[in-house]
Parts: sequence; C-alpha cells; structure tokens
Amino acid sequence: MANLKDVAKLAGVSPASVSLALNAKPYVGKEAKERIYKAIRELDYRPNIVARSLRKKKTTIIGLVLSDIANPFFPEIARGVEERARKYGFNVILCNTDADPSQEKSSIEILLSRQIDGLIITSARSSANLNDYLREDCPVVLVNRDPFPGRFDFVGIDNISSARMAVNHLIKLGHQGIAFIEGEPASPASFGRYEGYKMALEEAGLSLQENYVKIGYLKYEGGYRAMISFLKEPSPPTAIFCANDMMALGAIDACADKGIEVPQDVAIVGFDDMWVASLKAVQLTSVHQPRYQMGAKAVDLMIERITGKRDEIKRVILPAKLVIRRTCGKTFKDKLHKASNEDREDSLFSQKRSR
Amino acid sequence: MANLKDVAKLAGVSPASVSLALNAKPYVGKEAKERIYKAIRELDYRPNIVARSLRKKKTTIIGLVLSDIANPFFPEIARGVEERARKYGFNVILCNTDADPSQEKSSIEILLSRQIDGLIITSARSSANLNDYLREDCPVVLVNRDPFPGRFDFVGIDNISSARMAVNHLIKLGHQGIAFIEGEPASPASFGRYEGYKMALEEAGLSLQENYVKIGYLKYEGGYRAMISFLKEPSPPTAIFCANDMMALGAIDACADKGIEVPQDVAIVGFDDMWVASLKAVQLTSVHQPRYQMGAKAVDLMIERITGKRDEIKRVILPAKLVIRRTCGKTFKDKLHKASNEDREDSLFSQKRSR
DNA sequence: ATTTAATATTAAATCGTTTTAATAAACGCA
DNA sequence: TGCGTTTATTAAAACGATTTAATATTAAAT
Repeated sequence: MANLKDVAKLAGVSPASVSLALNAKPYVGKEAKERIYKAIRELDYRPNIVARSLRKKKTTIIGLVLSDIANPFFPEIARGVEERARKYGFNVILCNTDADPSQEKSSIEILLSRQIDGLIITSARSSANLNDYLREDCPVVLVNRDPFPGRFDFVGIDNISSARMAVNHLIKLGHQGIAFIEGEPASPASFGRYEGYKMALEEAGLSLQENYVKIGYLKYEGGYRAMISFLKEPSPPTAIFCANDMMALGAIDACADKGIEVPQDVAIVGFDDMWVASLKAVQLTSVHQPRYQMGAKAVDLMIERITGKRDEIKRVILPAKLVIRRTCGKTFKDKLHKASNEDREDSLFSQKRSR
Repeated sequence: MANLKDVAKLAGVSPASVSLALNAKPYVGKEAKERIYKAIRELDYRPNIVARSLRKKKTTIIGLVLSDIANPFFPEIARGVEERARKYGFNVILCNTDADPSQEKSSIEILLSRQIDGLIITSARSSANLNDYLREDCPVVLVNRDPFPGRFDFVGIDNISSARMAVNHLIKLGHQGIAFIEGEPASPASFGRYEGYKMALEEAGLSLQENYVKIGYLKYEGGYRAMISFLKEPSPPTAIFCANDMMALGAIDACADKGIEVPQDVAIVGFDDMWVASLKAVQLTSVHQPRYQMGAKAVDLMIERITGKRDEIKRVILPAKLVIRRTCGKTFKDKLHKASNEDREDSLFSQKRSR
C-alpha cells in the first residue's frame, strides 16, 4: 500500500507538503497541489487513519455501549448515533454488555485504550460505578438512563410526565382500577414511570393499591406473569399501564391465554412505541420515545464537548408522546368479566384459535 | 495519560521490557515483571491501542457494513458478529449504508483507511461492484447475500431449498393456488426463494400462474399492496408465500382490512422468523434464519483468513427451518370466501375492532 | 576456569502521519 | 538595490507502541 511518502516522492515534493495539501491547509502552491493529487490518484493512495490518529491524538471514533443491540429498543438509537456521527466524520464502535456491569466495564476500558474521542452509554447500570473507570479526558453522554444525574451529559425523556400522561388517558377513559407493571426497580427510568403513575392516580383521587403493582423486569415473560397474577386478584384491574412494550405484549398474550379480551375486558398501554406496536394485529397504545432523535442528539452533545464548545453539563429532555391505538379502548365500558363464553371463542386471542 | 515510557522509567527498566512483559513474551525476569506490573497499577497505565495498531499493522477492528441496523433483520446478525468478534479480541465498527451503493462505497473506503483487519458485509448490493474498491489485503466475508459467488467468503442459508420446504408445507396442507410475494427481483436471495417456490409447485404438478407472483420489495407496504391485488384476482390464491416476514405482516394486515381471515380464508407463510412472528397476536409461520449464527460464523471465517489458516474461498450454508404457527392453518378447508358477515365481525382483524 | 548456551535487557529503528520551526522563494515598495 | 513581508517548501521531531539485533548477565557443561 502506497503511503504519503510514496506520494511525495512521485509528486516531487516533501511529505509535509502532501500532508498540508490533504488537510487543506494554506500555503501549498497551485502546481504542487496538482502534482500531488495526480500522484494520489496514480498510486490509489489512501491516508492511514491509524497513523493520523496517533499523531493528532484524535481517532474520530466514538464508542457506543449498550446492553444488547438485538433488543428492539436499541437499534433505532444506534442508527441515530451512527448516522449523525458519520455526518461529523466519526465512526462508531459498537459494544454489547448484556447489562452485565463487568462486561460494561471491560468494554469501556478497551474503548478508552483505543483512544476513542467520546463515549455514548445507553442504559447505563447504576450498579457499575462509571466514575471508577472513566477518565475525565473522554467525554461521556448518557442516553435513556442517568444513574448519576448531573455528572454526565444526558439525553432522554421525562419519564414522570410521560407516564402521567399515559395513565391520565386511561383515567379519562373511565378506568378506576389501573395497575402498573414496573420495569427494573433499581432503574431511575423505571422509577420515574412509577412516580408518574402514582402522580396521575393521586391527581385523580384514586388510591394506589399495592397489589396493583408488579415487577416485570422489562421482559415479555415478566409482563405475562404479572398479568396472570393480576387476573387472579379478587377484583382485577380494568387497565394496565406497562413500563415498556415488551411487557405489554406479554400482558396481552396472557390475556389471550386466559380468554380475556383486550381492550373490551382490560385496557393496556405500553411504553416505548416499538414498531410492532403499530402492527394491525397488535395496535398497542404506547408512549412514543423518539429513539432515533435520542441517538442523534447524543452525538450532538458529544461533538459540542469534543470541539470544546461547551463545558457545563447538559441535560436534553426530548418530548415523548402518547400514541393512541386499539389496546386502550375508546371508552371504558363497565362490562368487566361479563363476557360470555361465545364472546371469548370468537376472539382471535382465544386459546382455541391460537393453537 | 501515562504511557509505556513512564511505566518503564518508574519500574527502572527499558520500554522494550515493558512491551515484552505486556505481550507475554518470554525472557522477562521475574522481579522486573513485578516492578513493571506495580508501575502499571500505580500509574493506571493503559496501552495505547492506536500506537500498537500502527506498529503492528493490525487494528483488531472489523468493519460491519449493513443497510440499516434499525431494520429488524440485522440486529441479531450484528449481535452475533460483535459477540464473537469480542471473543477473539476484536472490536466492531458499524456502518449503515441505507442500501445505497455510494454510501456503501464510502463506508468501505473509510473502513479501509482505518486499516480494519476484516470486513463483513451483509446484504451487499450487486449493483455496487465491490471489486472496484476492495483491496486484496483486506479479507471480506459476505453474509446473507452473495452477488459474486465464489469471489468472497460467504455465510447464509440455502434459499432455494428453504423456500421449497415452505411451499411444500402449504401444498401438503392441501393448497393448490399458492401465490408468491417476491422481495427484490435483482437480489440473488430473492431469486433463490422464487426458484424454490417454482420448484415446489413443479414437483407437485401445479402450474405457475404469473398473476400469482408480485413484487413487494421486502417492505410491509409492498406486502400489503401485493395482497390487496391478489384479492382482486377473479380466483384469488388460497395461500401466500412471502419472501420475508415484513411483507407477510403487510399481507396479513391487508387481509384484515378486507375482512379476510387468516388462516381460515387464506394461509400465509413468511420468511426470516423475526421475533414478532412468535407473538401470540401474530403467530406467523415462517422460515427461520439463524441470524445470530450467521453473524458469529462470519467472524469465524474472518478469523481463519486473518490468521492465515485458510486461503481458499469458503461458503458456509447454515440450516434454516420452517417454524409452523397459526397463519398457515392446520389443513386447508375449501371454504374460501364463504365466511359469513358475522364471522368477519368476530375476527380481531376486522375493521370494526381494529379502529 | 573456560566455553557455550540460555536467559534478560535494552538501544534504536520502525509504523505513517502531522506539526513546528526553519528556510527559501517571490513580491511589493521605498 | 535592499528590506520587509508574504507565500511556499521542507527537515526533523513527535505521537506511543513493537520488534530487531545487539549486548549483558546468568547458568550449564566441559
């Protein structure tokens, strides 16, 4: 592979001139420039970015750390990050951590060893103390979760008000017994959604029932189990607010298995608005998180840091909106558990058909 | 940031010794080693991988080029690539191309400039001539699509036999009018699935009807439109084989909009087996592609190349399997278009309920 | 004790750029 | 013509590691 020196030799100039020409610095003569570009073309020269990075102490690489790109929550964020980063001339190294603090730690250490210019961490674990292994000289932007508010730049949504909005909608539809399937109890995002849920109930003068709150760990199975146990209550809830869509899907399937119709018998609202939510077969009402925007904005914050345009910590809260679909129902009809056996048979979700 | 020289100074040895110790080379004295490790800990030294890469002419980075990580087909592949790569001590730079040949080209050029050790391209466009900008010195593995069979390492599935398997199943269920929604006509994978479709029909003595084949460009909307136009046929098909799940979902929704029940009125089989397919509300019969495995295996092939263990081109064909769920129905009952109006009303998919 | 072999250590070159500082050439102007 | 200024050009150092080849030390063998 031809290098800058070869180009210089062929063009009859010094390596310095070639470098200056490539970096569009002033003071390179016209005809010299021409000879240089000709040589570059002739040798099919491509600058070695590794060498450049070493000398400049800048890699134009940012690290993206997330728990699992195969989890449908993340790809859109990743897309936003990559696309925006590319616009600024940066590439992205992707690391999956499986939500394991030790993997998170080792990923970050490798990335720092690679001299990345910035680090975007989405869904950081509070258990792992980022402070321990983060150097001040590498800017960090947190996305979606902020275990250390005020310590790092952050972009996310307002979980409290978003959750409140969702629950308010259920209240407006006439529901009184509204249950909540929580995500991960330790997570600030999860806590915020719980807060919003409580707040909405309180504002409506509804009492918070402990047996109406279950933890689903953000997983399909967790949502399924939570729903099953809600249905076993002496007086089951008429609406369920789920801290994410996966759990909502689990809850919907649990209803199907128990012959409960959504939204006729029970209304369900999710959180995240993954693309499945919009499928006709699903039609899940959900709080939309602007995930692509979150990723893109995280890069913007990052760049502000890298270029030294900003020093103080910045928190960007993007607007989330409630997307109303089928599963929350239009208005709440007080016919809970009065559905006849035939009605159930006719539901797509009934066990009979789903087999 | 402390560097190797600082460590050497503190430990009272030469930089060379530190390097040798770090790389676990022989011939470093015991007590020297101890002093070195102590110094490393004291200075919180982390090797600069950029410098190492420059000297070694190896970056331990592989590039992963795909059209769009937000497309649900890719995340699992990416996960497989990243996880396996990490096992070998490699990191992954992710590039989205939007299926645009010029973006694909520029991505690859940047990656090569970054001196990546290998390149994994999934869903390569045949239109872009990889040969044009690929250097022989960077090993390439293609995943899923192989526009230049025999030119690069490849891992994928046997599209012909997989499609045949799917269509055979429909035939076994008693269907005679089986339509096909094709993906992208120019793509070899798409063509393979078409071939398999034709082959199965032929083997069963069924004639191929031209009006039973439509192109859906792998998109939800394409599947929807194709289904709508099938339903307009004087004698519509009783089963649809879709070249991917997105189109199958579109087709299902089209049926719902037209009051056609799946699988009672029309059976649908998809391809890919994305996780939505397994949702109770969807239950799509589909050909499962082992996407994680494909990504992981691609890295294995890559490593064989990088380590020089193999020279000849290798094609790895992983087994795909048909996952039978609700949408293909159990057996074909010849009651097409005899569904009463009430029946339709009771379907979850009916327009009444989905609003 | 001497030679040989094995083990330990390091000086110096190298990877391919960028950048600084020095120098050379060109130009305007008195 | 000479001086200062601007414009071009380049030699050489630097980035932070690895590696080669040379040298120093220790151990083993005679």
